[in-house]
Amino acid sequence: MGGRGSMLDPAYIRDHMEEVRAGLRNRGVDADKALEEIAMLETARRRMIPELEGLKRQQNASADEFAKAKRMAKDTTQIQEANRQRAVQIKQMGTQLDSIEYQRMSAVTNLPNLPHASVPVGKTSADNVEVRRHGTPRTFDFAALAHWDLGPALGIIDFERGTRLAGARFTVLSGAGARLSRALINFMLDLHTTEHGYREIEPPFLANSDTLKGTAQLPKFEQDLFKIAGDWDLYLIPTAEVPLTNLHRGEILDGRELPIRYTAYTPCFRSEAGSYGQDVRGLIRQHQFDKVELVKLTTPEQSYDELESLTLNAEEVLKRLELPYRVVLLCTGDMGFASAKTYDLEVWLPSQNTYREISSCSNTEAFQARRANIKFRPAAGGRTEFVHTLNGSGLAVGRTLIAILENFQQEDGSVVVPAALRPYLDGAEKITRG
RNA sequence: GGAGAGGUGGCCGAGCGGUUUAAGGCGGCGGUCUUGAAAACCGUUGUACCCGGAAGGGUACCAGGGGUUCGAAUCCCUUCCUCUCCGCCA
Repeated sequence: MGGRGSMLDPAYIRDHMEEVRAGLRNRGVDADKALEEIAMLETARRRMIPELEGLKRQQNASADEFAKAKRMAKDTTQIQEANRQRAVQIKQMGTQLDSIEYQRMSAVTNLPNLPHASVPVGKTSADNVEVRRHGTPRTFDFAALAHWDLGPALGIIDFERGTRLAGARFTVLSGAGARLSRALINFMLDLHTTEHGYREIEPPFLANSDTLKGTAQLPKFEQDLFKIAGDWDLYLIPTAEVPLTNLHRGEILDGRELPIRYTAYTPCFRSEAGSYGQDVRGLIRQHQFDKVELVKLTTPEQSYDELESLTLNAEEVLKRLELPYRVVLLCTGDMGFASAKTYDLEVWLPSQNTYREISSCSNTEAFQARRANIKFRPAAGGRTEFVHTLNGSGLAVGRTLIAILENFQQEDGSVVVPAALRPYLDGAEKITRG
């Protein structure tokens, strides 16, 4: 399992029923019924297609005959009547086939990706596996503040006015807070574009439903998105992964161009439906947040190497900002819908005395590529194949900002700026109230 | 928002009811010629699905969807997109 690249292809499901069933069970999905239905529909489809195409073939031949007969001024009423009847039959059978195709596709669309063989089997985040740590959490010889106290005290985070403007889970950054956020965005983009080989993109911050389907936010997770009101087929993007991965939707890429690496800064918008009561304080969970995203399109052969390097690219941001973090390999039960394998980066937050997610790096293999129809022509020649798509945060800007505030706070309430960031802040070494 | 013109293969561009299996050109690939290259000439050229061990065969695709017809790239309806002019606008 995993790595074979043809996951959740209906034909693959039919031919590898047990493997697919086991993979989904490991994810905590009981898909027995759905898989049987898919296999049945697949069989019905293959029975019907040759029959329908045979009729179409006859119809085409008959139309030629009609033209010839007409030219020779022969009687055509017989041909005409036969064709008329066949046309009705073709139409009926076509409608039937369309319905089967539709059922088959929607059944497949509702199944999550299969986990890669290297993913630990488990149910919750408790079953995730720590892969490595970097840096040592600092010990404070004073009472360290949480960012939701520190930020307002410095006058750089304003929760009340954010609520006034837009409601709960919206926040205003002000003065050095806004500047710090912008500095982080520039720092991250510069690192990824100049040292890691990513091409910078500025995409639309709204996306249509085809785009959201391409990366599998739709049709299953519409409740997580903000939809534009009125007669618009548009949603606010929940992550730049959506536009970046869909840049090549419907294309056949030249295998020699792979891997393609994109990075983008965008705001991200999430309704956070169903998360009430979680992280209600502070900047951790917002309806709008900034993120620098990394996306790669690769061949199936190289995608797992590229996942490792993408994860390292994201880690490099934390290293340079001198923030302690760890890398966690998510278990089967904790992974996102589209992912075959995910590493989370978790940064140390003193206020919570724990590591908190700041990046999530995933290989979706061909799962999104199949939906978005992104293929490539192998450099060695041969048939086109689906690319593998990868994405990761590099990093979530708001969470990085609060990690800096909390980890670099001083007893007098000021915050030391990590050296790597100072060039982006006119050399400032400290953030103080003012 | 008002008025008009368009969307054809990787690109340009013909075709406006039936020998069009979508002309022709460019590009790409292969070959001839050449010391090598260019030019010239010849050949070739997409995607998906179905049948088949293969060779090969079939069906669909001229922006998307629907309709008229024995037969649609071509006619009709509709949606989307692009362009031009006017209005508005960062």
